[in-house]
Amino acid sequence: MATPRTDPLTLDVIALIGGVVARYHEEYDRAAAAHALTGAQARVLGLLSHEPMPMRKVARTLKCEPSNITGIVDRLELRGLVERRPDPADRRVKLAAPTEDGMRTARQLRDALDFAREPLADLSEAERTMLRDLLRRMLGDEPSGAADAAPPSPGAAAG
Amino acid sequence: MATPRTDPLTLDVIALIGGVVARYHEEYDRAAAAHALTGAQARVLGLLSHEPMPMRKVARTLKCEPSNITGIVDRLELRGLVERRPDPADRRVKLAAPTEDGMRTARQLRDALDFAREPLADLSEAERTMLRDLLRRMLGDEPSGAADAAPPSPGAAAG
DNA sequence: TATTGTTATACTCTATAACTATA
DNA sequence: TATAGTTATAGAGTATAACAATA
Repeated sequence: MATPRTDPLTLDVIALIGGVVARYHEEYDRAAAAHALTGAQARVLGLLSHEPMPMRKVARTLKCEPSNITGIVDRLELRGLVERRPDPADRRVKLAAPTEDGMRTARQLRDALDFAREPLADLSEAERTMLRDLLRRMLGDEPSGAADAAPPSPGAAAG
Repeated sequence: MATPRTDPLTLDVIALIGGVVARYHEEYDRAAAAHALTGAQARVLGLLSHEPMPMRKVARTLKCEPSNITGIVDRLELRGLVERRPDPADRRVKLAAPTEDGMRTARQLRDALDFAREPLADLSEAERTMLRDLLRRMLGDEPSGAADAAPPSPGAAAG
């Protein structure tokens, strides 16, 4: 909390992580823009491409209010990338699912999105293993699967 | 470009980097919200706390249109965190500079912001050095200083 | 003529609150 | 009564285009 005086090495690493975050967003936004999608839209589409899910769950996963998802899915639906299906088990629920076109777009997004692939190619397998283990420890051994949920919502904290 | 089939280890690392990006934003937004600032406002304030600069340069650094900066600085100015000063050398230019209160806030933000400090504390010095060097190579030995510029603008790519 | 900052406009994202249809 | 999704509303960020002041 109070800044216990951090050593230069740690500050270096922190600055580098800032660089990684910046690079991640550049690539992500570039990929989304190439399909005329906003970041939020690309995020939702990518999430649904793994597995169709109720609107509510999309909101929970992306850590935003359910009302936002309505609009984002509306726009994706207008583009023909996503559709709303009834849930046979609960008539209140609408399952958001990518169309074929949406799946194709999601795949292209994902390909363009693993921005780290090329830089990582410069590292040996031993180095990549080290990097993986160090990152794991840094994140506290969180379970994987954060790949899509990654770029959360910055524009938040309004009002 | 075309997805040359990436090995599982690299995919692991990519997923972990996604986790890092997510964590970075969580911390950043939490810190900003604690001061009732949006991400964009915190970003501009942090940038100016290093060095006052023309509105134009803020936009260039944050990679957004100059017209956006007008509004963000407006809101920061209303809060008394930033002020606009004339540039003696060029009367067209307005230098955005943090007030004392703004500097104090920026400092608190920065302290709360190096989110990686605590997780990194679990790593030995040798491990931190390795991590630093690996990240440097990943980023292509970019110059440092990306700490503040880091979380760029996701909400972009609109209209 | 070019540049700086601003204004006007329109779109997206965000949260909050109220509404509906189900459960 | 509680839950899922929607609608309405308002604030913030973003880009584009046009403008005044200055270079």
